[in-house]
Amino acid sequence: MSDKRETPLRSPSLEEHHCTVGLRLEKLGMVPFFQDLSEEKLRNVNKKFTAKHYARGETIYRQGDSSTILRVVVAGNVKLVSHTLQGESVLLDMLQPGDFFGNITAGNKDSYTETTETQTDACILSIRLSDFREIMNRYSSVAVSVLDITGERLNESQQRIQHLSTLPVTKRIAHILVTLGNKFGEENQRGLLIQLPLSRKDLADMVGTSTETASRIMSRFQEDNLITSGRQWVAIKDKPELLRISTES
Amino acid sequence: MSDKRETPLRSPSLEEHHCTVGLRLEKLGMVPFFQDLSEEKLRNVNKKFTAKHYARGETIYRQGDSSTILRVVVAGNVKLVSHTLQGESVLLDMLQPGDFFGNITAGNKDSYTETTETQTDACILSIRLSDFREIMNRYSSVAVSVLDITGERLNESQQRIQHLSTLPVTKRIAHILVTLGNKFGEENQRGLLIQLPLSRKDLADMVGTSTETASRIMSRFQEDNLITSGRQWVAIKDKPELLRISTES
DNA sequence: GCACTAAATTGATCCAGCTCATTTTAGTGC
DNA sequence: GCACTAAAATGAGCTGGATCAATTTAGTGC
Repeated sequence: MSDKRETPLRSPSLEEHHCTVGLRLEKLGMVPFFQDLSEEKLRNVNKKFTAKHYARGETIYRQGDSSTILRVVVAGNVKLVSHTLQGESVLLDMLQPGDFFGNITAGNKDSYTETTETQTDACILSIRLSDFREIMNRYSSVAVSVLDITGERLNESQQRIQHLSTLPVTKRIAHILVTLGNKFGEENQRGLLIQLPLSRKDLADMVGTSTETASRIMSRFQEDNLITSGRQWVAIKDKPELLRISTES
Repeated sequence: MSDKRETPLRSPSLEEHHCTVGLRLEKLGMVPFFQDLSEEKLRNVNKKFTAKHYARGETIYRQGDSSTILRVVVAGNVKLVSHTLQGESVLLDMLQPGDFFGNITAGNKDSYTETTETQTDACILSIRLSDFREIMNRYSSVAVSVLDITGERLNESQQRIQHLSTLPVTKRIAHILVTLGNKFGEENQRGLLIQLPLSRKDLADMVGTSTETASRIMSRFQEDNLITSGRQWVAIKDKPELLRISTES
């Protein structure tokens, strides 16, 4: 198994047997909304979860499926995509270990509003939504934490609405690159490498443009020495300048 | 005080002295997240709130102001607007009695991300954010309710992102009209009247287009007998058709 | 009923970004 | 090193909607 890989991205492979109970308790403690629970309570909560391994590119659930399960990423990356009737796709979010997804909201909505797909091999924990809601009702610290995360996501969404409504594509792309750099970036000889398979199409679906336009803009950024990139990977060479571009008037 | 008003909208005027403690307890019970509290607990919670009357068009707080207060609409309508550096505005939400606004999220963000302005005369309750968070920590039912509302808002935002990314302006406007009709509509001889001062600019800021384009599209809808409208008001005459327009492929 | 004003409408022009079509290239497996 | 493939880049033409400018009108106060 000599490594002839050219991508600067870390191998996405993850041994299936590593996605297991042992890992679970440890990781659950890391999940922000369980941080305030005692060891004992945590062990109790842990019993409700099951772990499952997914290969890269697998679909975890589809838009419209009945939403009775809440999930947490333990390892790998997951992307949330919403599909329109016309077959276009909008990339809603890109998740990291520690992030939850599914529908926390009980009530009316009983089906998922997005499709989720693994972007790398991944290990995912599942819990029945009803069980999770019971936990939130029992431990208000959990409910408040989940609320804080949800509120944060709402703020991000609103910022994105603002960008879609008012900024030209170049600035939107510059901005998303900076954001991804902050969230997934790893310093490296090539610059700040975004540790995540990231195609031009992904980028386009994140900022609401066409693949071609995203590609043209990325070419320009490359010419201007702001980034380096290859197939499905991007490294940022000049974050301050990208930030400036995204915010200049 | 003979009524020479021509608008079909109900008078927005609200007597200042009606915005008071008496009203408060009654209304607080109506706020969804306090519904599960007992009469006694509710009375306790009520003490933390203060009421204030605002005239139409007043600014309650501005984007950037320190966000230590959480507010609830008791009467009237409030709009949340986010302003860009270039002076464009994005209308994030239009609130009704029972809706809360401000930052529930504690943590990092300590300033408001939007400006809020009354769209009619309004009566607003305020509570210190720290007090409210204490309530959520004490009563998990409150935290869970607030979470459900926030999750619902997140879903709406994501749908809006999808629309901005994939739909042409005509469909976006048709959709927002239906949504506003459902939320603020009142059946009436003119059709389903949206009970809310609503200008072409408001509409444009909601769907991310220019006032002129919004006006042109509204003219077309009027020609096609889908709506009737005047200054700052809109009545829907054919909701099914608007819905069809917004979803057709 | 009349005058006033901000909202709404309408026209004309222009361009950012989309679409469609083709070529090039990075990365992998052999 | 070579062949293969899906991703990326690039070109050309077109259009939805923005912008700028001017006119009309709904609603109010008197």
